[in-house]
Formats: sequence, C-alpha cells, structure tokens
Amino acid sequence: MSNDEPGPGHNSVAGDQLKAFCERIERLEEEKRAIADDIKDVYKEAVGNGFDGKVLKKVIALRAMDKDDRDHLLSTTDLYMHALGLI
Amino acid sequence: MSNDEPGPGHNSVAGDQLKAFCERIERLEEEKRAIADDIKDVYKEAVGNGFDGKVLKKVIALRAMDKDDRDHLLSTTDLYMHALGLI
Amino acid sequence: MSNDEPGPGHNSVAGDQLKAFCERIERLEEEKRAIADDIKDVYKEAVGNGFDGKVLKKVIALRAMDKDDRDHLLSTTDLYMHALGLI
Amino acid sequence: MSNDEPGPGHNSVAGDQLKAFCERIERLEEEKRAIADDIKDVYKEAVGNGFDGKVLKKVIALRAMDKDDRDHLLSTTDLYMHALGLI
DNA sequence: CACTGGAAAATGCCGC
DNA sequence: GCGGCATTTTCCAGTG
Repeated sequence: MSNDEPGPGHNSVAGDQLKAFCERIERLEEEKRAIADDIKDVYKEAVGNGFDGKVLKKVIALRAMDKDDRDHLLSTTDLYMHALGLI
Repeated sequence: MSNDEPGPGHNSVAGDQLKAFCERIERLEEEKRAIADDIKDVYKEAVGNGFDGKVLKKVIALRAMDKDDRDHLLSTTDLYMHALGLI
Repeated sequence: MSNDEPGPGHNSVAGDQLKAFCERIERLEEEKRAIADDIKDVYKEAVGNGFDGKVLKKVIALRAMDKDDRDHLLSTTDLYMHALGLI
Repeated sequence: MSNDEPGPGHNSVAGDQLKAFCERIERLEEEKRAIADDIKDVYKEAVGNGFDGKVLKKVIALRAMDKDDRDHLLSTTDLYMHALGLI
C-alpha cells in the first residue's frame, strides 16, 4: 500500500468518495423510478375510465408545445395527409 | 350531452376529467424531470472530482444486480473476451 | 481441450465458433447501418425540397397503419384536442 | 385552384413528390427491418449453440471500440469494482 | 452550425 | 392478455 496510515484499507479515501457518489445517485434513481411508476398508474387509471392511453400521451405532448409550433404541426400534417389521400 | 345546464360547453364532464388526468401527469413529469436534473448534477460533481462518468454509470448498474447474476456476467464476459483475444 | 493438436490455444473450437458469430453479426450490423444512413439521406433530400421532416415521418407512420386503426386514432385525437381547447 | 390544367387534382406535383419520398423511405425501412430480423436470427442461433446472448452483445460492442478506449474502459471498471467491493 | 454522443421516450417482444 | 424488459428511435446538449 502506498501509505502507512492505519485505516480501513487501500485507497480508502477515493473508495469512500466513490461509494458516496454511487449511493447519492442510487437514491435519486429510486425516487425517479417511483415517480415513473406513479405516472404509469395515472395512465392506467385514465384507461380504466375509458380514455385511450396512446392518444392521451399524444395530446399531453401537444399541450407542452407552444401554440405556434402546435398549429404549424397540425396544419402541415393535415396538408400531407390530404396530399397522400389518407384523409 | 347528459344534462341541460348551461355551461362551458359540450361534454364538459368528460372534458374536465380528461383535463384533470393531463394535469396530474404533467405535474408528475415535472417532478421526474427535476430529479433527472439532480442526477445529472451528481454525475457532473463526480466527474469534477476526477471520476469517469461512463464507468461510474456502469458500476452502478452492476451494483443493482444481484450477486449471482453479476458474478456470472463478469466471468462469462471475461471468458468470451479471452476467446476473442480482446484481453 | 478436446484434441492434442498443436494450435493457437485452448478452447479453439468454441473460440472459433464465437468469433464466427461475432463476424456474422458485425457484417449484418454494418449493412443495417448503411441502410439507416440511406434513410437519413432521403429525409435530408426531402427537407431540402421544402418538406417538413418531422411531419413526413409522422405521415409515414400513419401510412403503415391499417385504415381502421388510423381513422380511430385520428378521430380520437381530434376529440381530445377539442375537449382540451387545443383546436 | 391556381391553374386550369386538367389533371389528377390539386397540387399534384408536390403531392407526387411527397408520395415518392414516402415510398423510397418505406422501401428502405423494409430492407432495414429484414436485416434486423437476420441479426435476431443469428443471435438466436448463437444462443441455441450455448452462448449467452447478452454477453455476446457486450463483447461485440467491445470489439467495435479501438484498443486504447477498450483497455481504459476495462481497467477503470476493474478499479472501481474493487473500490466498491464488487469483485 | 452541423455533428456526434448520450439520455429519455416509445415501441415491440417475450415470458408468465 | 398483460406487465416487464429490451430494443429502437427521438431528442438534446456539448463540441469542433
């Protein structure tokens, strides 16, 4: 070992620091996972109430956009669908 | 529509329910995003302290596995790498 | 090892087989990557001709669906957007 | 309509161009899908011959890296795993 | 400002 | 048939 200190073991400082980082990240990831599960539950509840989960997700994405972007997206999509005879 | 009340519009009940689901999901997604940002910050801090972020992520994934799976994975990987002359 | 021949090393049979599998997969992945690049190029060409790449991708997905699914998706989306005042 | 020509319909030029782009992309995507299926088949064959598919995928990724990156990755991972007592 | 790499989301697949 | 997992795809940030 590269030093003479008593202590818990080799490279203990960096090792402890590494472990601390791992634990902080793991804790946060656990929280994130819990929220992701909550989101899934809400989708399930919505589906259970007769809503279409896939469409629900789409409209939430549309709500997140600013109005101009959303209007452009919708009108261009419409235009292309007509040109292709999809509508 | 199922009632005769004056009101904000047709299908207001289902519309309100839909809006409520959207808002619950949006709120949770906001929380999730905040935690994801925290995770990124911790990674940055670790990198700032000299750790390799990519490797850190890998070892966190290994820590999440149960011991048997991890040992099997590591030893099999080693075996294949030797067979291929990668090591 | 299962024979007495001099040779490149231990476990050469399994090692050769492993290497062969790797090479077959790598070859196919290379082909796949080349086609993915071609697809990107076509999108770029379309954008260069004034089309909106994102919308183009959306309508291609719609074309891939069968008519009933597509009609249901479009009408439900419309319904939800109206209910939310997005349209 | 902005012209008086007989013809298949409004905006037929852009519409035809759009359709042509769609068809080119769809054709390429079909090819890509076929190759992806081939890759899956090879993995299945490898697994049928006793190899571990997940590990196989990992070593293929390692083979794709250049030697210096790979060596650094492997040694750093080892270092961290020891520091964390995973090995 | 295009481009690469990496994170997040969406889709599809498989086992239960 | 459905939930969980893996792959794929999409998005975004960092970088040259």
